[in-house]
Amino acid sequence: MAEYDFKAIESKWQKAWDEQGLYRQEVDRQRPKYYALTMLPYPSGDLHIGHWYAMAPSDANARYHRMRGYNVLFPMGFDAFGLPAENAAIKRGIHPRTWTMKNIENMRRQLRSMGAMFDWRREVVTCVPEYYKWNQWFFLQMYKRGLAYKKMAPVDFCPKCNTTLAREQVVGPERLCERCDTPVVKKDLDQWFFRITAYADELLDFSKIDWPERVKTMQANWIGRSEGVEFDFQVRGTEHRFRVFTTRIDTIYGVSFAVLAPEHPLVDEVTAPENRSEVEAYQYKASRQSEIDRLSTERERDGVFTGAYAIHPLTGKDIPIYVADYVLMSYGTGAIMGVPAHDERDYDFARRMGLPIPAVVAPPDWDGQSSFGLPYVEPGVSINSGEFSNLPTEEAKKRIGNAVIEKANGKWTVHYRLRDWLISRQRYWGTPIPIVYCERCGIVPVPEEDLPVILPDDAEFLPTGESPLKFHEKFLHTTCPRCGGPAERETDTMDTFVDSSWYHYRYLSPHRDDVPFDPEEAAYWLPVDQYTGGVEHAVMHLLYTRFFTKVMRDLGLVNFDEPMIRLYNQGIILAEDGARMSKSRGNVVSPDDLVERYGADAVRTYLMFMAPWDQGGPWSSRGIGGAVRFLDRVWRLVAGKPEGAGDKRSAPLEAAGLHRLTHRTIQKVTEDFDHFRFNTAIASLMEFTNELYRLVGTPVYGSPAWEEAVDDLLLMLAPIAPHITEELWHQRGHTTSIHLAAWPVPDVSALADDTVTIVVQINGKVRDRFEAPVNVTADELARLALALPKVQAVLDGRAPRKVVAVPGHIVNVVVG
RNA sequence: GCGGGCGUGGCGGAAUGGCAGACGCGCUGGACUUAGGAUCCAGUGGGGAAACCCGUGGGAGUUCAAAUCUCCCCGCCCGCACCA
Repeated sequence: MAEYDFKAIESKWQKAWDEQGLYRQEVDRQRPKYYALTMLPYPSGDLHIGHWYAMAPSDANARYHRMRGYNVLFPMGFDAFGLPAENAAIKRGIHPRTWTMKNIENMRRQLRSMGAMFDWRREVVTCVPEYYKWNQWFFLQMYKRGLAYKKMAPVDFCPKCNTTLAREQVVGPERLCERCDTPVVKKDLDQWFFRITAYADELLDFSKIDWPERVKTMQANWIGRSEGVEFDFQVRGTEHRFRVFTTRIDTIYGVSFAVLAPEHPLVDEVTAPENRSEVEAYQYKASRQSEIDRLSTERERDGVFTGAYAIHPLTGKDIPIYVADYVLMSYGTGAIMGVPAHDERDYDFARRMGLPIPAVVAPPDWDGQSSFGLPYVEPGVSINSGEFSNLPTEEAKKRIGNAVIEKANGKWTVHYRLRDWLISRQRYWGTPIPIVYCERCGIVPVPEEDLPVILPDDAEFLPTGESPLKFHEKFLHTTCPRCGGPAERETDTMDTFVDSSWYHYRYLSPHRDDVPFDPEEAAYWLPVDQYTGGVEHAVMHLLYTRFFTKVMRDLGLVNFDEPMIRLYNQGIILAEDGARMSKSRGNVVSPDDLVERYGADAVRTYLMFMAPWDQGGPWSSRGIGGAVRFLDRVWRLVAGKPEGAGDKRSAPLEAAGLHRLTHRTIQKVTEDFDHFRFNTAIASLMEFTNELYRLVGTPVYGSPAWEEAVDDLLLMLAPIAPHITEELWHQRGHTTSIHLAAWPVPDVSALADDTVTIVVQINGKVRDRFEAPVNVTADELARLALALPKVQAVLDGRAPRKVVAVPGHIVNVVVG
């Protein structure tokens, strides 16, 4: 018997599969389709073990579905635009294209070494004109429909990346850049946006997708829908009004102050002369605040009085107007009504400023006299609210809301935290935004027939913090497509999240230059059945791609609402020391080395065995030895005659017993594959292998039951370890690929044994067990259990207080 | 603070309310070997000579029976964080 030479086997079969075109994926209307998609990598240069953890189990799932009779599409590509390439260019003088393409070449090689069933003919590289042309085309379609627009706005800017960012790309209360962790700053800039807010309500509807609760919750929180009332406050003694938004209009009788955000335009207008210097000092302090680190979460809620008063719309009372930075100009109307008794923040502020705190909502079971804790923010019953007193909160909202609407120019409105998607990037290595600025015609979109607007190669990369396109005369200066006069091109490029919002459509026909994707292919393959990837994309990529699909639907390109039906988030592989892997820590595990040392099949097997897929965990350089040994045992079991093997503690199985075990294993492994429980699937296959070892040298060895068992073992292992199983499959005389074979189906009639072990408990503790025929009734089981010597000894002549018998499982005798 | 997840041997992890610790790593002893970081056999939660007792973060509860269900507490991880 030859040794298990994984190197020879893996390279042999990778080459053979390639030559046979085994993984070519074509439309076949005779078979049901299954579009399996895993997030495409950024070509950083090296495939990380984390990429393997994302892709190898995805590949096993794709292979499993293929064996189950589905026509599977499982493509791969590269998310190739982005900053690292440009930074490499600035630092080392390599052109971003050269750097990126070289990295892609290396990563393609690394990906091939995994032995995945990617159809490389469908590969997508997002930085080539044949791809980004369609980014530009989508931009133009959106522009036509008012979904892409330009506006001057205070936007987030990362000083290290030298570019603006979308709101989603600013992380945490510290407001750090998602890429580089640098604190972002606000800048007023004229920028391009996609009107994702137009789809806010639809994006909140998750009824058509089977996604993890966590992701849906994160998206829902991000969208942040809240319903309430907007109305005007009149400023006493002036014509000025300011508008506020509240979700608790039922508490309006509890207003004891109003607050304007420091940036609110009315602050200057209403501030009394004697308060001016204090207010301006506060505004200055607040404007610095965003630049100073805002680390202290428990900041005091402070503010200053403007000297002006608003008129309460229902009571007509004077309401002092304050300026305070806990009110944000960027949310709602930038002004609020202060109800300290029923809002935590207003409460803190009122306490600090010495303002009254009148209660206008009481707990539902309030007795009318005793005090209750303030602030009271739960629903309850309105009190001290004039004609609206004694109403439950919901009812009070409706009645008071309508009254305010009438008296104070109000309306019911919905506010969202979701902002429009800022797509302008002041960087070179991205898709040029297809817009020109004409002196006469203003903003003019590039005509579709002129696409793509090519990103020029001969740009100069200088660490100036400005886009090289700004200084590229030939790119910059152009003629207006409308009037033919002199014009300048837009020099901003698109956010790379635009690329990844629709790449899974481009896989269908990556080289078509007349349409973004082939409608015939689309009709068959779409939508994606199973998407897998990291949860870090929950509110960026995964929100953007849903938005894109809804736009594409409205453009008539597709006839469904959601891009991916099911989503699964794999866990994260940590370094051996339990920390995150990073080059600086020097704890990175290199898949190339592992493949060299143990083979791709062993790496795949171990990654799927080490933990539940959604959990991840620390890599173990020892643990992989277990996977290596397992494959080696399978090899010796099938390829040769293993000697003297097997646990001798009990009698080995008869043929019928082996047949039963085979089919029980098939049933268990099939169930596990259906739920991505690769770790327990592999454990079952290990147990099965161990049992087969025990049968070596017995009459069952070589019998039909044995041959069936070995074939089924290989079939079930094939999606996990595709090379070794293919080799052994052929050694066993099969002439076609194991990956074209059908997944074994459990023979239900073979699953049941004649007898079953019944556990006997006394007072809930296991004391004995016995074999009983499977169909014995509960009464009979109880009788059999009571007759056992151990049970008799404990009972010692007494009658049991109770006997619980569960057929097929257990008998519990309760005594004493 | 709010929302979600998780706490099981020395380690990774298994367990439709029904035998806790499957499977693997590691470890101990043995066989075979010139050799073993190969392979095979036996053992391996803790205590105890044994019968048996104790054990799934801690405490209470429901149940004939709880890692699993309920409540309270502790710890860790992730997300959001002045969103009116």
